[in-house]
Amino acid sequence: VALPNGIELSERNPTSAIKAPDSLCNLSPTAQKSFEAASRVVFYPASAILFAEAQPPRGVYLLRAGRVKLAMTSAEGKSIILRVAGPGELLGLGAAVSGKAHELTAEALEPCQVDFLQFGSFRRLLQERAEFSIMVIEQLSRDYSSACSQVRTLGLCRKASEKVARFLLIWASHGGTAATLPLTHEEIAQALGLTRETVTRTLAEFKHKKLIAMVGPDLVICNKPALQSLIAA
Amino acid sequence: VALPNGIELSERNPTSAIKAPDSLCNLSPTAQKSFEAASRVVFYPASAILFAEAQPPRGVYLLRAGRVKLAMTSAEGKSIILRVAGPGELLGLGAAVSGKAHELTAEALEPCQVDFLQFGSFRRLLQERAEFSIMVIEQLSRDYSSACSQVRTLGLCRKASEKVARFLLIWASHGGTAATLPLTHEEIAQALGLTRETVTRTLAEFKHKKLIAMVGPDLVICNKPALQSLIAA
DNA sequence: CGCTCGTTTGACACGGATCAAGTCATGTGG
DNA sequence: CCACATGACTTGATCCGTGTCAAACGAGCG
Repeated sequence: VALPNGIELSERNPTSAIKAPDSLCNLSPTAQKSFEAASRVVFYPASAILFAEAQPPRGVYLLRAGRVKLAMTSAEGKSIILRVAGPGELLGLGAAVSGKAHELTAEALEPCQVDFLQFGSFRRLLQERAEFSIMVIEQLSRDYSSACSQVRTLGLCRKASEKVARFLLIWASHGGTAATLPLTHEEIAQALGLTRETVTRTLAEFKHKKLIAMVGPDLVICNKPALQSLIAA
Repeated sequence: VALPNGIELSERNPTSAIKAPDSLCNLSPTAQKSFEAASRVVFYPASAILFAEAQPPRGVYLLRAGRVKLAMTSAEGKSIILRVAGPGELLGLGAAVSGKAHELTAEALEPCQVDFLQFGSFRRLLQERAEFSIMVIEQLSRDYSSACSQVRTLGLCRKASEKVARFLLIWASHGGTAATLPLTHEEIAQALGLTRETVTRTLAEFKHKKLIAMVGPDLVICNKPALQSLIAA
């Protein structure tokens, strides 16, 4: 198993519990081939660091299985989560394109399978295969879009209830009205620029108002219109 | 003069007070040619809207002269400034790539000269000229980077003084230690998610502590290390 | 001159951060 | 099997920072 990062890394059987790669990069078969020829398969255990803030770029990471948390940390140790990436996403593009240090840290939330593409190979693919650069453009566009969404949450939602409501609605839009939250209150707080206690309090308030409910480990949205009206205020 | 937007638009002599285009897009001469062949020159007066939030994309805008404010607005009318773009930048990429509505509004801060490239021509150039897609990738990367910077300011700087200090340092890094602020307190407040009054108070506090000073219309940074230490806290 | 716009300053209330307990579930070692 | 540790969640009390409202100042300009 390759070690692009020097981080702890479990040798792991590809036939393990990790679900099959989604093969999301919609490239032509020939382009897929040249990508796979240039990349290496890497496995990361949960909470491993794919790349870290302020680190120079080593390459890009095509996530095949597992979910990865993208966050940035301040000097005082406080951190803010930008988003969590899923299978099919290309990670570390910003640094690989600009050549500057990573602006954020990528941490595996679960065991992950990754196709790692070294910096040099990345630049070469970018030059040679126009198809590949289109794929990069689309991923960068998604990254930019989600960063804008974060700015909107952080800058435009003044009260904590607005932020939490917006977070729930965005999360639900990815997976129906009910979604099992794989994030702790602590992590939600980090995504919203709040404290753990405030998240707990706000969720309790929503439960009391029958806007949401807990069904076992899952959180279900009972009154989506009411949540939406909270954001508009 | 073309009207890509239906917005008010002053007929204006190219030899007017607008300074010459920086011609920043570092493309090969042949690629420049094909870009210019496909685009149209447009002039916007100050405070004109190039494109607006929630509008479907009409194309992309290569800024040749002038500065443009990129902001998003909430339902209650509050708005937050993402950044202000200068000559050489390609605007409206996010929407043009994804095909979805614009996530932000672009407003001319000064009279602007723009090369407007229609949506169809943009997609065609993207397919045909690999060089052009590299240019798009680099611009998207810059956009993403500045959005990340905003997230850091909004999410990681808790106190108003940290946000203002960070804003001043970022602004200064673009243009030396002294910079004539072309933004009102109101606009700074919008960029930082604060109120106009808080910005005034914080700047007054900085002046009192001799961290900054006003020299005519310009703001100069007297004690950069002290400002930096404010951010780390 | 009187208008407008940006800035400045003060008083006050409110929201969320912070600190501090205490609950509940899970897991670990004796 | 029980005692204990751990991690996430819950809840309450208090405090500080900003938002909000209000009033006034200064500069530019018709």
